[in-house]
Amino acid sequence: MPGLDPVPKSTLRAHVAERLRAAILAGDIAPGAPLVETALSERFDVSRGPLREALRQLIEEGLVVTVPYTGTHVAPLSVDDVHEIYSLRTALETFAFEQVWARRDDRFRAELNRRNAALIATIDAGDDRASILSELELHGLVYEASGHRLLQRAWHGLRGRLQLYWAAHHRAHGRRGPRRDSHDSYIIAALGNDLAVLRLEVADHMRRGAEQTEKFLRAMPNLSGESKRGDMT
Amino acid sequence: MPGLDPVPKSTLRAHVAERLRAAILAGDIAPGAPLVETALSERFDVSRGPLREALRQLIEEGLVVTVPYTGTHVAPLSVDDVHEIYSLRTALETFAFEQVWARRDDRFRAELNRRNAALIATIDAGDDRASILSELELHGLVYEASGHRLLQRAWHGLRGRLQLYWAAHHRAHGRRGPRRDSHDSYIIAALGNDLAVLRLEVADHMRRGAEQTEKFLRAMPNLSGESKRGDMT
DNA sequence: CAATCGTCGATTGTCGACAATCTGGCACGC
DNA sequence: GCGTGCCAGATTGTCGACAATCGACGATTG
Repeated sequence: MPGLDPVPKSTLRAHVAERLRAAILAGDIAPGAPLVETALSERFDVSRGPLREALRQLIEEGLVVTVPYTGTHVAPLSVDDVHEIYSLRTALETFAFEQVWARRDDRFRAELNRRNAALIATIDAGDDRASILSELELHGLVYEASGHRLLQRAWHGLRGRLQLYWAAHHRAHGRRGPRRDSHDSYIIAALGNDLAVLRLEVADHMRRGAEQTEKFLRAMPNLSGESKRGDMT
Repeated sequence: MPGLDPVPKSTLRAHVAERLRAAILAGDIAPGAPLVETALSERFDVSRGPLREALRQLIEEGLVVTVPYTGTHVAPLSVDDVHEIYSLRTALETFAFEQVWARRDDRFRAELNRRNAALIATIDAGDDRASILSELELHGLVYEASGHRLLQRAWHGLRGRLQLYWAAHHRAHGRRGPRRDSHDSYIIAALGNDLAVLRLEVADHMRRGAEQTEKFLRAMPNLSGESKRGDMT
């Protein structure tokens, strides 16, 4: 009997964290908006105990910020963050590709093509929301295939923030624009044999992504949604 | 007026997390040992609420593992982990050096020399415990000087595990061995102007560190095995 | 004697109430 | 008018008690 984790063990903390994260990433709660524990506990019909633990988890994921005895807010958007996200992601994803390379796992290529096809399908269908998830799954595969657990942890630490910005971009501008070509070349490089070329492809892919997101962010009126009071960084 | 964090705001959760982390890293609680909430809450004289939140934080830091309704333990040691830690650290620290390079912050070099001197002093003095902290501070400076907050977060996610293994090594073998030379060359490369050389230096430094730690780990009788009593009374 | 099932202790999960702290506004004195 | 101190509301921090779940031990039965 091969090792399997069949049981969907359930804790309120996990459920609340999941739903709250989904709400934030979907934009139902805007970046910078306050998160009041009592209100949330009533909204989710749980006590503040599990709710607070769920908040702690989202804090560690970088989706929520808090100040002791003062308040908790959804993480605000910032132009500097975008640059940091994409630059660090370049380093991580390049490293991930190198790891995959070293393992020479062929199942990786088939699954990569599968997810890339799924991504292109959602893009062609104009389903921007789904294409965001598809793109995250496509890139996530590289980290999964690396077999590097700590690397995957680091990626998870970035993914939330990245999704936060993509979602905001989606809400502000609708479609994020045509990205078929960039992904096609990405795949070609991954399937090729030249690691140096792949490195350049990754860097170029990230550079364009960062430029696009930064441009959109700068065009936004009030970035971090600081309506009333000074910042909380 | 430069930004400063004046008030050392105190919460029980923060205190407990700090002390518990220190206890784990110092080896007062062995890797794999159980962490019972009721016992810890009595030990620290706090209720289980703040204690649980502190545990959540240590879980996110990778120092503690837990399974719902069953139990919580100090993270066990594993040979695979060492390889992952050092390989990911190579990627992160190389990236950090490149960031520092791009900023051309000269204060960095002075402080780098200062901390390197401090490290060598502790090594020469034979104070192994202090040299571990000194080495972490030396490498930590690279991340600080990068001015890259997300990179620092990623580093913090690695640092705990790394310190855990170094501390175990220290307890098992006493001195970790002479490392003056490696750090001298590290500094020389950092102060030089050839980034390519620096990259190789970083990779070499990490390779040797990983080899040393892995060797020591393999020599250990029972890696993550539970010592009979995770005694903490 | 082996396998199965129920029970029990241990541990974590959850809850509601109370205390500590911060923010903002207002009255007061200069 | 301006600064100061204080008060009230809101929000988070903390606590103790109760419920849910798990793992192991032992009784039971074939």
